Amino acid sequence: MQRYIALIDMDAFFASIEIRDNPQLRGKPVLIAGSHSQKGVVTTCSYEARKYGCHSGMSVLDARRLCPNGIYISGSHGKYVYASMKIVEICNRFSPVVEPFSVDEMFLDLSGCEKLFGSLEAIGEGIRGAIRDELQLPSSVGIAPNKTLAKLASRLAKPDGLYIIHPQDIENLLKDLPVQQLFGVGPKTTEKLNLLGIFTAGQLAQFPIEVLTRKFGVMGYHLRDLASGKDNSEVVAQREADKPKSISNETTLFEATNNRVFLKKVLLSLVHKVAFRMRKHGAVARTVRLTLRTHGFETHQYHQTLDHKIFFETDLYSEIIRLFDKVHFEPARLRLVGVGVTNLSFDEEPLQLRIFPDFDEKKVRMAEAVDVLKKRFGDSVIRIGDCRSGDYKYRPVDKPPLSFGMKNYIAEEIDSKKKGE
DNA sequence: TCTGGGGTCCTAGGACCC
DNA sequence: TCTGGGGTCCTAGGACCC
Repeated sequence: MQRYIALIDMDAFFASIEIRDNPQLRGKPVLIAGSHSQKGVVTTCSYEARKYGCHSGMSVLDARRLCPNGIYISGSHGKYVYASMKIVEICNRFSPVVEPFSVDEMFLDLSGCEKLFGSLEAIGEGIRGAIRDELQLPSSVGIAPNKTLAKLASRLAKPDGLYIIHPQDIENLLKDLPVQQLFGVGPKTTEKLNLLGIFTAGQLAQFPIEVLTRKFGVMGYHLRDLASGKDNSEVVAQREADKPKSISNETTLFEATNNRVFLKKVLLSLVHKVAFRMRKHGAVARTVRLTLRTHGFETHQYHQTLDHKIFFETDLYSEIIRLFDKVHFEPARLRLVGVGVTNLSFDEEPLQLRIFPDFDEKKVRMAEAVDVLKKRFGDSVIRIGDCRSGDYKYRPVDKPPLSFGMKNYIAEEIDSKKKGE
């Protein structure tokens, strides 16, 4: 049976949502930029904004130069995630195997679904119609024999269209396709291929494989398959796909600095974010990672794999600081710091980790309480307080949200949790 | 025009063990 | 005692994607 895979790709996703919710924006150049500061970048532009040469990834500064009359919006991430979940729900009506590839892209394995819905066209337009009717959002759908071709098809479908690639179309379609349009071929690889005289997928597919492997190693085979339209990778259903391989948070500083005291404070806030997200996933980590980027834009990562698993901010912070203190960057000012964890494993009940030798009942209670507070009052409500002695204590940030003492409040939260509330 | 923040996968070299 | 090869784990960096 011929396998078919669909890629649902939302058109200017974040911008389309903002336009939907504020019709006055329709027909205007709308740009979503996470931060409006000097260092912010554009995450999404409406098609009107693209006419001015704006594109995602561009700095806000440049975008403003090209499109001074554009409407710049910070956007609200929660709204986009909610819409994304609704799209997954719609996709699930058409196929049992749906893989959310990013917030605005979903792969569907359509094998066997064709009979159910009549034709591939019926499925593609069915999904697009449901997204349009129920969410008032435009989307493009690419359908092809595998994931990479589905990706290509969705690009050809844009904007607001459907494109289907059948096996007999593949060769013709790839023949004159510029190599940089292949999924996974970026600027560096394009440059190397061009130097070999390869400019199209057709040329790449015909190129002697010995030369490709000599130049690119194992990637040589991958490149040839890519250019020949071969791809056996499976659509992975949501449940497996949403277990992350790593969790990290990083931040670009307002001003590059080598003030270690300040940098440690920033690292602490990043540690909090990472630890909170780890618990949300029920993840424990064996490897911690510190990322530093210098003023000159050199990025360095420092890893430490531990002989035990960590999931508390206190433990994560000690390891990060241990790495940080080992690094000598005195002459170099830093523009970015980041904290990450990898080597993750997942536990059904992350906070019931009594199997671990260093299990500490008090820490577990503390972590539970902190999560309760964060869910209720937001991420920045509470932080680790004094870290110098190694005896960590939580301390509310700014003033406590309630009139009575934080200690009592935490105790009360734990009690109510125990009662099963 | 000096370049965000979240990820994934791959590679090369070193340490270590058998 | 010296040497070699294979396997595995870890670290650092690179390329790419949204």
